[in-house]
Formats: sequence, C-alpha cells, structure tokens
Amino acid sequence: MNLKERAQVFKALGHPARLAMVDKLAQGERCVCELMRMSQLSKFSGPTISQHLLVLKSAGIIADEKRGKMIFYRLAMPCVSQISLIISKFPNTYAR
Amino acid sequence: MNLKERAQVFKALGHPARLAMVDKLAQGERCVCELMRMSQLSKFSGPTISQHLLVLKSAGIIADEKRGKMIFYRLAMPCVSQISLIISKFPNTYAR
DNA sequence: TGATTTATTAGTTATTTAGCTAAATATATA
DNA sequence: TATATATTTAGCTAAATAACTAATAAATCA
Repeated sequence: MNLKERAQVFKALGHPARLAMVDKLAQGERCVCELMRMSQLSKFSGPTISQHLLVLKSAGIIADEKRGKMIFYRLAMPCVSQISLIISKFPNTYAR
Repeated sequence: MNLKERAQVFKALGHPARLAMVDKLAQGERCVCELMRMSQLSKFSGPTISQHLLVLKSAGIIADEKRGKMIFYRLAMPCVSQISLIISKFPNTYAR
C-alpha cells in the first residue's frame, strides 16, 4: 500500500467508535445489530454506526455480506487487529 | 493504552504528510528544516509542517529537543514504524 | 547591536467530519 | 398484503481539521 492508502487506513482507525468495532470484529464477524448493542457503541444512533462502518469499508478494513435481513461485517484486513494490539501494549510493546 | 489514546495515535497517523514524517523519523532524528526539504513535505508551508509535528507530538508519537537554533524530532513510540511497515505490506503481510 | 536563520504562534478561511432526525429500502413474518 | 425488523441514504448543523499569511521568538552571525 502506498502512503495515501496507508494514511486512509490509519485515519479510519482514528476514532474510538471505529476502533472498538475493529476490536470486536477481530473476534469474528458480527451483524450491525450486534455491534450496535456494544456498550462503547450503544450511545450512537443507527445511522451514525452505519456511517462509521462505511468509513472502515472504504478504507478496505472491513467487508460486508448480506444474509437474510441482516448484514454481517468482518475484518478484510486482519493485520489491523495485530496493529491495534501492538499499540495497546505501548509503552511495553516488547516487555514481559 | 486505552481505546481513546489508541484512536488518537491512529488519527495522528491518518494524514499522508504526517505518515511521511514518521517514516522519515524511523531512520533517525531529523531537524524541522530537514523534514521540510523532503519531497513529500516541501509543498507545505513551514507553519503547516509545524502544526503537523504538533499533532504527532500531542499523540505521544514523537518528541523534540532543541539544540542551538534547530529543533530535532525523534520517534518516541518506535512501534509506529513497525506498524506502518505492516500496513505497507498488506495484502501480503504474512506472505513469502 | 542589527540582521539572518529556524521554527512556532496567531488569526483567517474553506473543507471535512461527526452527529442527529426523518425517510427510504429490503427482507421476513403474520 | 400489511407490518415489523434491520440497515442505509438524505439532509442538516456544529465542530474539528488543514491550509495559508503575517507576526513573533530565540539563537547565531556579522
């Protein structure tokens, strides 16, 4: 990925609600309604959640699939969960 | 780091100019004037560069030190260069 | 001291982002 | 077919961001 594409990925990760979504999707695919019930996200309206999902999708971080009346999202860029973990451990990234 | 702090780090990385700065600083400390001469950054004015450096510093990604009339910046969060590399290699992060 | 260099701060403006409510779409169920 | 459920799209507003120019600050040099 070039500089601009990488920046777009980081920009998409640069909001607590979106980062919480990515952390959740690292555990496996989830429908929108399930994401909306998360404590970090339940304070936002449906349209707001939907818009954040679109930002992540536009950056190529997640992908969606419709099954029945639900839409399921999953990580399309699994390395972002690795990255989120590395940052979460700072300043003890390499510590034990 | 908690969710909000992590999001701030990613947000700071979410601009091509700032990401280029971080990539450069991964090679070692640089003065502002040297950063300004980089091809990716030379199109921006001094104040704009200065403001971007402040965003990175506020997120804890870089630190500065004054020596003589120059100010030198360095990575204060070395794992961000690791992270930038991981993303740059996508979609072949684990390939070979 | 006065001029030059290096970098930041202040102030302004255009654009983007983030949130909301209301309306629309699509699927499933009664 | 009508209704309920799940999600998105449209349209709006307030706040944040990114860029610029002009002014300021601090260190060095003539």
